[in-house]
Amino acid sequence: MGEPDAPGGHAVGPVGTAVGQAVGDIGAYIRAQREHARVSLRQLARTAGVSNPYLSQIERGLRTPSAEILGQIARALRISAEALYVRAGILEQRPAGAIVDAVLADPHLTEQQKHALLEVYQSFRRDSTGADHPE
Amino acid sequence: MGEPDAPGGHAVGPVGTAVGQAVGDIGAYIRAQREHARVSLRQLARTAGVSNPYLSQIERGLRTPSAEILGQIARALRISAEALYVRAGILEQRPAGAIVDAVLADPHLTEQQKHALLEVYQSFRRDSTGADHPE
DNA sequence: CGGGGGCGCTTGCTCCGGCAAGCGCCCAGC
DNA sequence: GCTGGGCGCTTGCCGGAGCAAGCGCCCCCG
Repeated sequence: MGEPDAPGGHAVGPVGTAVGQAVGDIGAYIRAQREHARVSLRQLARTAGVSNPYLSQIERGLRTPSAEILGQIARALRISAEALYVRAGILEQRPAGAIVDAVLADPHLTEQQKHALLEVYQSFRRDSTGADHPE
Repeated sequence: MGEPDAPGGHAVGPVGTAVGQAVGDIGAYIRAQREHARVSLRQLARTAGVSNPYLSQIERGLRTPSAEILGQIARALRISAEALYVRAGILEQRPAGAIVDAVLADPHLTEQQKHALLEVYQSFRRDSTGADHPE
């Protein structure tokens, strides 16, 4: 796999000891979250529905878990799957927009409709810069 | 691991029998998007960086592509990766009012702008048949 | 007419994600 | 002491994701 863009790279996690942003660190990040939650490896493996040796290998960076596994781990850890996906490099980090996020992820809209909606939204934001900040 | 149906809980799908053949569904969706973009299978495979036989199998539901492959396909099709992930069941569908909530909560928009945005959104949803794509 | 280049699909292979079994370690209770 | 049950880790295997090679088809151009 190549370079994950590693955009800007703010510290996404609530855990202060969060390490760098390399993909291999997804394991370290998971381990940090697990320890922060005071849960044993076997216990997390059980609630996440993965085998304990596999989770061990994931945490030490010996295996690259699939998105499905990441989702199960995220749920067991009570953290958002998006956060893990971003760390795994399969989702771009977009700090800018709750609205943008929601629109893009909505399966009810066609791609053209999404773009149209965001176009309108952006134009609103563009000329209403003083809306909340009176000069 | 069974149903990606998970924590959202409800049967969210606008697509008839939503749960179940997530694989075939996403394949059909990709093929629909590709044909809508008037691109040949080999051509999309080339720009997406996957082999053409593999893309063929994905579209016919014979293979389950990884998130990384899905991301490459999304990029090549110029659609959002989130949409594909949601369809693939690795990202949860947002609750129905996610867009509405996000718009209403945005401090950068005036009330009129919010109303206008939601108007457009509702009109899109009104006549959209979901993933349909005439033409 | 031949042949070169597009299309989509089938086949067979490699490689690795993911698991079951089992290791050594430590601590509580009989 | 020894057993039972927790911990994290190593090993060996299996299924499937993903690709290279090659098939038959159609169209275009010399």
